[in-house]
Amino acid sequence: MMAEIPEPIRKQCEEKGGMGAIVARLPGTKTLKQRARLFQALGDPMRLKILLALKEQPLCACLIREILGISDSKLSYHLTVLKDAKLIAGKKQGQWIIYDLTELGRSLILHIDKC
Amino acid sequence: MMAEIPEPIRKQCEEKGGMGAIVARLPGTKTLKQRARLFQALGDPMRLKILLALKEQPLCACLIREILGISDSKLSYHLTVLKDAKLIAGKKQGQWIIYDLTELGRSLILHIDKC
DNA sequence: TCACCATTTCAACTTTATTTGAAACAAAGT
DNA sequence: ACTTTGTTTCAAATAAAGTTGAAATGGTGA
Repeated sequence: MMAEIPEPIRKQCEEKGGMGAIVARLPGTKTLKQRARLFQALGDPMRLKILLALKEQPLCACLIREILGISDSKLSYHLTVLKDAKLIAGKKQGQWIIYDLTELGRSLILHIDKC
Repeated sequence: MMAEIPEPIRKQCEEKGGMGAIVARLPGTKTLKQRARLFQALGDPMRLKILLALKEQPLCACLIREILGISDSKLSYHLTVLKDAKLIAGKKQGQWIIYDLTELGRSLILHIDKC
């Protein structure tokens, strides 16, 4: 019978304190879920397009809708996802709500352009 | 009757060549979909955990399964998503397939830790 | 008060992603 | 040939995300 795992991997693993130590270094469930949620928010073409448009300048919902060419309710849904992920924030100005990238949103969207 | 969009936004928009110019600067559907798919692949706690584990060292599927405590077929599914997104790659070594981050995977996973 | 405007909410629906367990594969050893 | 081992594939089931159009909200001005 052979060893259950390849020798070089096992060795490298032990140098790092064993598998237990590697597992211990990984973030907990809560952190992982939180980060996954952030990437999930980025994982939609329309939402990326919204973020890229906002990179150019702050925009009211009505203009974003024009740019994307989608329905009000659809836009609202995607804006909510982005708001919940704290990638954008809106503030009321007169009769409109002007959306803009948050710090987080801006720093992520700048990285994206590099890929 | 009032203007359809807020004045300061309209003005800023025109300085950039108008809405048409902003729209023209946005990536096409294909690019957006492609990038969205990448983030979607990152948008799952288990897959993030796999990537973080691989950041420590290359691992065979069996060890990743141990670390995550999930079934073979479930692991295989998530590995496929990550492979398709070109975040990881596996190569056969003896009777095992050893997975490791790709360049893309590594550079993204390093950014993640900064957020 | 009434109508209007920009935006959000809702419930029903469609689509896509994830999970499950069983079966299939391919390589290696007996 | 027969098993075992590590991994993948499949189809069926479940769950989650996204879409739709109609109705609701909340603010503004007539």
